[in-house]
Order: sequence, then C-alpha cells, then structure tokens
Amino acid sequence: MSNSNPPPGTSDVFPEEIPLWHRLEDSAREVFPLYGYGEMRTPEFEYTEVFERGLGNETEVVQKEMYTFKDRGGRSLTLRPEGTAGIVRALSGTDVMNGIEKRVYYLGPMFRGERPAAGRRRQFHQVGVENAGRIAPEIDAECIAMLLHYLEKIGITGSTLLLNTRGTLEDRPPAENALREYFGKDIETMCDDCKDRLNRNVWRILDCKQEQCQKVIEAAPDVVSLFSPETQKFFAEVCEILNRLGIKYEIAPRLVRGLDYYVHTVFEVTHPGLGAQNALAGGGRYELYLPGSKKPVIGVGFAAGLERLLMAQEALELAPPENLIPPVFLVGLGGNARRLNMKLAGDIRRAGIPAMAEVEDKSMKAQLRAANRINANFVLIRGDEEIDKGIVVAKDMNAGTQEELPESEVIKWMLPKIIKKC
RNA sequence: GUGGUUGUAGCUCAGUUGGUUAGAGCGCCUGGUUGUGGCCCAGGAGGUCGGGGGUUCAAAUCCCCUCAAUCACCCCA
Repeated sequence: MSNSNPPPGTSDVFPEEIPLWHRLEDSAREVFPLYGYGEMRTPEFEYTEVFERGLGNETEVVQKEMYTFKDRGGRSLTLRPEGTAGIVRALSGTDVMNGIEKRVYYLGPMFRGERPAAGRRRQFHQVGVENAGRIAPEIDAECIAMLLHYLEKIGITGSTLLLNTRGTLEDRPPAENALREYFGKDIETMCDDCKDRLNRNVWRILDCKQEQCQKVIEAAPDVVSLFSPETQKFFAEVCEILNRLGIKYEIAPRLVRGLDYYVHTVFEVTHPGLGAQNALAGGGRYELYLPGSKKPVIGVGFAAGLERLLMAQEALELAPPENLIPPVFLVGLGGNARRLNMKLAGDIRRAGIPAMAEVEDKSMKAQLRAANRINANFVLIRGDEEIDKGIVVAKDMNAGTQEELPESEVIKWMLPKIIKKC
C-alpha cells in the first residue's frame, strides 16, 4: 500500500533478498584484497565543497542532483553522490601526495536527487576501488582487470568493456577548441542541451543521444589525435597491457563520462538487459582537486552499482545463494515443554545450527505447518509425555521418520545428517 | 525537472455500456486426525477499490486535482 512506501527512489531490502546483497558484498571483500586493496569507510556526507571542487561545478551531478543541507552550525553538507571524492579527501591527509600508493575499496549508499527509473535510484549502492598516489598504465590496466575479476566472481557474463582516453588537462584546450569550432557551425540543428553544452562543456556533446545531434557528432574531429604524443602513448600502453592480459574491450571515442576529474583512461562496463541505464560500472584515471588545494590527488578507480549488478544477475537467471545449514524447529506442547525447548534451542544454536522454537500455545498440526514453512529439516517434539520419559521426539522431515532420544543426544543425532547435506 | 503507463485482499490479477452485498487463484487461519507437516476436502479471516474533490438517483468504473509506482527523456552506478 502506498503508505508503506519509503520516500521516492529508496527501497527496503527484506531478509529474503539479503543473501543476494551479501553475495555481492562478500565477493568484493574476497576479490579486492587479492590485489592488495583494503576496505575503507568514509562519511556518507561531506562538506559540499568537497564535491563541488572535486567533481566539478559544471557537472550535472553537482548542478542538479545533490542532496545539500545546512547543519545546525550553518555548515553546508552534502550526502555523497559518489564515492571517490570522500575517499580522496581522506587520503589527501596521508602521503599519497608524495607518490606513495594507497589501495582501498569501499561499499555503501550514495545519493542523487534524480527521477527514479530502471536501474536508477535516489539512494543507490556502490562498490568501488581507488588506487591513489601513482600513475602508470599498468595500474589502470590492473584496475580494469580487477573489475572484470569481480564481475566474473559474481557470475556476470556477457558484459562489454568500453575504453577511451580523456587526455590530460593540458591536452584539453586544443581539442576543446577544435570541438567548439566544429559544433559551432551546426549548433542550430542540435538539441537545446547541446546548445548549452557548447560553451559550458563541449565534451558532453560527444555522448548526446539525440538523433539530430548524432548526425553531427558522427563526423566530429578525432580529439584523441589532438592529444599530446605522451598521452597517446599512455593510452596505447593501457590497451596493449589489456591485450596481453587477454581482456577484450571496445574503443569508444565518444565515451566522456560525467565527472570532471577524469584524465587519461576512462572506461565503462555495460550489460544488455538492464534497460536504458545499461552501465554496470564505470571509472577511470583522475586528478581530483580538493577545496583549498592547488595540487590534485591522482589515482584511478571504478565504481559498480549494486542494484545494477543485481539486475544483471537476474537477467542472467543466476541461482540465488542457498542456506547451507537447514534449520531445526522445536515443537512444544504446553508451557513447560516450550520453556525446556527454549533452553534446548539455545544449545542447538551454540552448535551452529539455526533453531526456531514455537512460543505460542498452538496445536501440533499448526506447529508442524510452521516447521514446514521454514523448510525445517528436523523437528524436535516435546510434550508432557516426553517430559515424563525424559526424552524428545526427533523427526526427520525429509525422510518422514522419527525416533525418541534423550535430550543430550539430540545434537549428536542431527550433526552427521547436516554434514552429509553440506 | 519533462513526458507515457499503472494504482482493486499479504501477493498476482478479474470486475461488462456507471447499477444493488466488489470477486478469483495463491498465501494465511481453523477443522477433517485427543499429539504429527507437505497432497486432498470443508469452512473462515482479510478490502478507506491509493487519497481528495466533482458529475450522477447511483462511481472501482466518468471528470479534475493530488500522492505513489513504473518506464522513457535526461543523467549516471
């Protein structure tokens, strides 16, 4: 019903779906450390300037998608719309500025005030990595390899890796001029957004999807050829290393990406069957400026959207993870039996087996139905008769058989059957 | 932020040109078995028809507004 809805663009994740999330999170915690990356946690909000300066004032994210508010001290704070700026803000206090490499990954919610659509939420979740402090084509290539390793780990196949270079800050002006000159001639035929972008951010015109703009964009100058020889060499090396690693990619000359901090290598992984928002993950090399600092933090990283990874897994019909240990249900007939069962349930749990004991005065039939509903493999039944005899009835739900056991034997009875299952 | 589509039971959905007490399947509860689940049978609970206003003798149905979901634009993970 409508009144149980959370705010637009946010979702509740119920326990039934949590294993799917754990699979993504556990896999990240498994794969990234293999490359020397450690988990890092930064605040979910930052000073607004961290994002304004870090992502670029002209970006759409900063201009119209941030959740910004003033705290009681009058500080302007913003719910993080992405992960890199906060991580880099924290790392800037370390010796990354002296060329010492830091390898970190993070996991958590991000916030963007957009209109929700398929694969787009206002609170969404990312897993990302940052390699900060050093620059080398090898690092970029390994970062991409690590992303693909992660996707492989979580069973996502059939994705496409798109690759491009944004050049350095010094490379941009000549290329920008060429683009501005070229698009300037036909700007009247292009969409309103592009008209605006011509002066504000010409690069964004390159990935405009409007049909009338596409015709003009197709014949646009090849900006990469205008970049410096060093920049072109850097990109060629990244490609060459990827070739050697056996990683397939597509060069996407119009891949620009929406954050201003990118330089050199940029990449995106797309997947069919995600709808209009088809990017599973994206990233690249960056030079990120923090407020009050003249020197940028350099690094390379990526972020993947957990909701989109889930969508891809669903499109691939990946089987959900299974519970390894089947639960036990304790049927109790009468208050005395139920209290004894609570004690026994505690012992069973301490043996590592999930146990649920009935707490209400319900019929045998109702209690067994409940056991069936939670897919209990074993049921322990106790009533006055059993209490008098000093035993419990242990029932194997799959076999349909049952036997009488002293309470102290119950765990010993179950364990071998459980181990056999796993 | 702009547009399209959709809102009826916990879930998936019927509901005729406006017509009397709003239905089905699944799920849930109880019984058929004095203390034995799944299958079957019988019964039962559960609905401000998203919300508000309007038209009408009469609105789930028509009109307006609003909220929400969803998809697309846009943006990006």
